[in-house]
Amino acid sequence: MDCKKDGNLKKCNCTYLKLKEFGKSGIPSAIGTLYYVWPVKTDICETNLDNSIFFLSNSEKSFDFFTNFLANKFPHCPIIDMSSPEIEKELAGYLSGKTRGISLEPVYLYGTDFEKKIWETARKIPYGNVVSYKELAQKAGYPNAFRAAGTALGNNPLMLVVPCHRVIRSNGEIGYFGGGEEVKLMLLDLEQPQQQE
DNA sequence: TGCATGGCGCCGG
DNA sequence: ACCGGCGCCATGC
Repeated sequence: MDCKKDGNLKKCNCTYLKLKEFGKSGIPSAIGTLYYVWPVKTDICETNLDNSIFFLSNSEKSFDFFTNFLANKFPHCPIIDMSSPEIEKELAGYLSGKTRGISLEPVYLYGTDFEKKIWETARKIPYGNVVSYKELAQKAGYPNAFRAAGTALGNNPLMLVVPCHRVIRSNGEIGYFGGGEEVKLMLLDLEQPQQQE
């Protein structure tokens, strides 16, 4: 439980979270089934986990990887099938274009300091805007680590919540996207409803 | 420890 | 506009 005592948990920042139960679920959407994991129950802890989310992806493969990670690192925490109306409402609002963004608080259960810095910096990109991988790295304080920044985005456990789809290449090319290039284009288009010729 | 691997960027041809 | 090549840097094995 105490991350600092276990070398295998060095990538875990959960020391202050007293988790009791994870909820996992998946809902169909325009960009494929969206799988998510969230905190169902926690002990009294220093952090308010209301409106929090641990994982979100349209990739079943990465979902399996994440739940396996949880089962290994949090053996005392049952992972139950339970949906979150709050989370699904946020996702529906965003994907329908009714809300400009998603009001869910990311909780990173793994990730290096560099990755978290990149993810948090990406999260500040306003709805409808795009930046290059280079600009993202600069904003995060690593002006020359634009390539590593791309790799870090590839490890983003919270699609949409951490809007890595708003990061494109300096030359204007769309760049890679773990959730699928067509999905990246779809999301960028969703955020530009007012554009017309 | 060292080396290969990436969601990249930039310069030449 | 389209490459190949090289540099860049955090990670993983």
